[in-house]
Amino acid sequence: MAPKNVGSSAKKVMNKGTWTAEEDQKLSQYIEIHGAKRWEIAAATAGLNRCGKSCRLRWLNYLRPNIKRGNISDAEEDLILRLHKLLGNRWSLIAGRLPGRTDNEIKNYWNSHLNKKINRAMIEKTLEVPTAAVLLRDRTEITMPQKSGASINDQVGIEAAGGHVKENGNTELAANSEFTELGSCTGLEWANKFLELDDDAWLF
DNA sequence: AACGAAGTCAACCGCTAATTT
DNA sequence: GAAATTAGCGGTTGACTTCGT
Repeated sequence: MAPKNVGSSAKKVMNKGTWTAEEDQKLSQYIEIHGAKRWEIAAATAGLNRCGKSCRLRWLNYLRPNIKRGNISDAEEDLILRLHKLLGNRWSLIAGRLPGRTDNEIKNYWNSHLNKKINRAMIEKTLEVPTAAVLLRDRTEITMPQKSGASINDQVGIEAAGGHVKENGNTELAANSEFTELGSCTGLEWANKFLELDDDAWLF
């Protein structure tokens, strides 16, 4: 679908909506040369009639290298469930532990797949049917939504679990706990260690 | 085949945090 | 230190697709 133009005649009209292949190419070429920064300037210089925010999102979610799309594996799903239990709706932190996955994708996956799964499990529990779904519920209790951007609050849940937020946005599980060594791990390596600890640690 | 409902997901919006001037 | 700018985050929207009748 071609992007639609919006805005008043007095202001510069920006494209909105789905990106075209041509726009993708322009943005990719610009970033290849200048790097992924100064998005407003990038949008203007690359000849994109888009706002900087839109360019940033497009790059992060679709154009940057090593993006995985679709087919979230069982292991990844399990990890998302566990991380969500730990972190709540901290999609970027959760995504940081799933190589190639974006916060937007995980958020969408949660809202469309996992939320439903959990709700079903909750309903089954109220009917007192002891099934695997109930076990799933037990491992993925609903957490309170959290407001974005509150740096102090952001850290509370993590620090309560013995960790702190790193500069790069990843959650490092900290010293004085079983999680010390996990902070330096990435992706499935981290996940595997996390899952090993999970069963007999503090998540239940 | 036609239609509406439900599901999916890309993209936008509003906000705060971080950085720069 | 204050103001302006930029980056990043999570919630929400809306277009499109799939499913059920």
